[in-house]
Amino acid sequence: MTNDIPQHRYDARLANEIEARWQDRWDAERTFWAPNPTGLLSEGAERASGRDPVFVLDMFPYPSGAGLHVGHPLGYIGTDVYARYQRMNGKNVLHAMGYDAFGLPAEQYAVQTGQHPRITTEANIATMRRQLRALGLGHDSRRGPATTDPAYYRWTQWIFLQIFNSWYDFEADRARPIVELVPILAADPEVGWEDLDAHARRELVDSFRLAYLSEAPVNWCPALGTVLSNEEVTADGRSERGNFPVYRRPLKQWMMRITAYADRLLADLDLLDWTESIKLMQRNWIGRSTGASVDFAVVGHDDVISVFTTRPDTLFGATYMVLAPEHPLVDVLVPGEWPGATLGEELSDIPAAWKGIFGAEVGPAAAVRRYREFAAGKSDLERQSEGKDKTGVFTGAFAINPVNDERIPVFIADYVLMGYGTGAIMAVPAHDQRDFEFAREFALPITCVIQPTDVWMLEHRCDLDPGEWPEAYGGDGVGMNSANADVSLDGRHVADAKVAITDWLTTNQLGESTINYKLRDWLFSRQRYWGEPFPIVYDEFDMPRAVPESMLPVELPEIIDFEPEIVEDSAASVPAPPLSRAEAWTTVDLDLGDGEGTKTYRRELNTMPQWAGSCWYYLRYLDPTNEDQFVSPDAEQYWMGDGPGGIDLYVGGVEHAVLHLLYARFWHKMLFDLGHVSTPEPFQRLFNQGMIQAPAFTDERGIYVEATTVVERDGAFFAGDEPVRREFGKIGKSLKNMVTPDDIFRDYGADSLRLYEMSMGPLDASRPWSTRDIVGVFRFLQRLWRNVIDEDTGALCITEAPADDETRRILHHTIAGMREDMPTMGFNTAVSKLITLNNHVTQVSARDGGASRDVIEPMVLMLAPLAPHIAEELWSRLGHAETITYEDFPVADPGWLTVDEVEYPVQVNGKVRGKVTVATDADQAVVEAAARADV
RNA sequence: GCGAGCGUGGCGGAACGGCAUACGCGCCGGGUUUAGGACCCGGUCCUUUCGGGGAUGAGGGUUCGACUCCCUCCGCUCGCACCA
Repeated sequence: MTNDIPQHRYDARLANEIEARWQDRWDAERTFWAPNPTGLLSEGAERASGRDPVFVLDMFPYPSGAGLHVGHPLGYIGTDVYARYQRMNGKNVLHAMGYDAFGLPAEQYAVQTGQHPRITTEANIATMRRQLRALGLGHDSRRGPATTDPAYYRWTQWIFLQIFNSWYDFEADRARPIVELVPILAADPEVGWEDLDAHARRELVDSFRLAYLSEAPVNWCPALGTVLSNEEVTADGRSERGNFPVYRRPLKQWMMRITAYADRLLADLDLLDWTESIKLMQRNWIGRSTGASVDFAVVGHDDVISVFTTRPDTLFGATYMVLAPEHPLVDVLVPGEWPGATLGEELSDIPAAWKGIFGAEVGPAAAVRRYREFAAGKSDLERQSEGKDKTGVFTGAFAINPVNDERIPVFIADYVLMGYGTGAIMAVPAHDQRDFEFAREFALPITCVIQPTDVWMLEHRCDLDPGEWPEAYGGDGVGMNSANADVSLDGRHVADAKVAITDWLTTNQLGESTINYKLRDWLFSRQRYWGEPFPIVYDEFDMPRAVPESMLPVELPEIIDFEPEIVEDSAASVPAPPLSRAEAWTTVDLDLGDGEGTKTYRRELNTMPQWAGSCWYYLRYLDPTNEDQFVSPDAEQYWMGDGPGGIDLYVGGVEHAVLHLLYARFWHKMLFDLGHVSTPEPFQRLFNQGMIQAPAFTDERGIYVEATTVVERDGAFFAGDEPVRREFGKIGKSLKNMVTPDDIFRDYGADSLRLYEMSMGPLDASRPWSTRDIVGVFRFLQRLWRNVIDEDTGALCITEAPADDETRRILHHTIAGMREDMPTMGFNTAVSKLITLNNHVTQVSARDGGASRDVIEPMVLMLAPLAPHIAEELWSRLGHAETITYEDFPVADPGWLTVDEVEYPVQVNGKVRGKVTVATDADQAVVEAAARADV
């Protein structure tokens, strides 16, 4: 059988054999253990001295039961290539992988099977570890905690207690321990500390904590049986997970005071090497805007309506006010009857439309109630289709515009949101498009107070009468109709007028300059089983008390039924945490060490959201086995303590642009304020890898058919004989287009998969998966193998003679190019450069009967970060005993980068008209000749 | 609606303002082979009277020279979306 595949060809079988062998050897030799300077993980520290620390981090995965598909490891391979490259440049590289293992899917699976989530979670982690190991990822296996490990969440709870026991000192602009607050409160005469009893004092102190209980309206999702953070609710009021209705209702829940950090979270983005688009998403989410608060007195009431506006300069043009339907003042303001004839002349007849959309024959209380029901009951679909159509109802109340004492009606309308600003606005229809539309709908007066530009009036074919305008004028201009006895904005430009009116408001105690944020405090509790228990108990006054650090972790109790209480789908339903079923656990006898001795306390039954564990996992990687501290200062400073952000490279999906990345920055800053970490930011350089999409196929009914059954014939696609339509989408079970790494390992080996994923395009771009294309990089590895190893005998087939000059030139250009591409994650072009070099070497080898060791060895070294197994194997067969991992990456010799001869394209009027080849040292002569030439 | 990004062969994609289409897939031809290809060699943007000419979404501009910089438009993707 001489025609069989040669015995020593690099095929899938050989690749698999090589890969398994080297993975075992890396484990046995602890190749990727990164030594800490001191402590439990300091083995090998002397070897690492003189090596700079580099911390490379992936966004750690949720251990799903489905295992990996080929889209998952894209970023992991990228970081591994980068990490291996850094090792070959003399760095001490920390690269590890943990698991974000709390969360809904494990819990739901447990519900279905009756198996404890811990069992399924551990099984899933084992599967993922196997798959990641098979990719040849060089992780330090000691440093991969799961957030569900009690030894891990003990410290999550510890960090929670740090937050609970802190307050924000706005003067110092940082968090401080709560014990430092008491003397400050006691010294403040306005507080009246001496007059407060112990209970009142504790209530006051609790109100300052960075983690606090609040009964504010929260996002309640009955279908999921839990409350959700703002970040987990979509714009149309549904749950991000499952797309179920979400209701705003007041519930007593844990909050984190992230708003205290809004400015720093915003400002410190400037310190980071992140893409502008991600920074922008965070800026938009924080939503800082400057303006003024203005207080409007209400006719016949002591209450004032406080509003936030970015346009205080238009205050004279405020002709009505609007409260959000849920605004607490509404109930107070609504009179028993419509004001009717008691109104001023121009308002003596209330237009029927003001009394609500359900007919005029009801009083204001009923009209308001009906409108509130209408607004609350709007489905997302209705909201979408209504678009910007303005609805609302008159409350029957009037406010006084403080600048001109005009009486203006107060409406409620759902275009004003309770969640932003004060939940109330002054409406300036002439200069705000939404107010303009509402005023038109309800026949409200429109007063122009900023003179539009001539161009604008020309374009809109109108003059200064806003009654004729097609839309509001929102641009710059000078003030008009804006003067009272005290202050005049007439003739002043917008910016100038803002300052003038804000000063006037401040002087008269009617308002002040204000900064407002879209960012809300972070709702931090969930009604779930599979999450971190809070280290909190409640005393006989129902007040929260911290569980002492010495009693951590507060472990999850065993229960049989994990199912969240799925309650009736309505806003009125109440959440019921699953932990309430652990009856023996819900109360506990404790001595909190506060001198009160052992008492019975009631436990907090909510659990933390999944984000909690991911807020600080990178810190635990640094010192995962430390039982005394969440991380030792030595380890923290060694790996993180350089630059404003500690982590040298953080790679993950763009879907975490706000949620995880904002929460983690927030926690890191608190830990920084409290002296537990040494950098103000965690992630110095952020890189978002793209998403791999795969073809999916639908039949005529639009149903997905298993992608593996589809064949291509003449450019069309068929499942059996039935024609199907191709689209590209997220890889997974739902589109029936799953491609697993295991399939690719079997057919090509891990090195080919790595190389393919790195070569298919820029790492930050999304691109379609194409299994067919893998053969390209596979052939490259085969050719490269063949340039070193005789396929028939398995012997080395290189020569010891020096390489020719042209080969050297190409080699050194390749080295220089690789050294540009690797640090910038330009792996696709790095691979193409290696292929180009190898193609040349293949030709030379055929011509000369073997390629020179001079070029083969650097080529294998350059391949090592990308395809480490085959590189190790060839390196070893080339006669090296040690792993290639810590060999030096080749350095280009500048002497070979300059060329002796250069081909000049000769252009005439920008068109290439010919080429000439001249000696490089004639360069100057060419330039001079060109200068002399009369073109 | 607002904001950001992107448009290059049949496909994935290369290209400091200086030879457009590197590298790979696919396809075509040839070799080796009983055969097969995950082997080897060569070819593969359009057009051509074989001298050339034309192509980077469309149109304009800057420049000796534009895929690259500027303007307008078209298309796609992503984010936010009544944020006062």
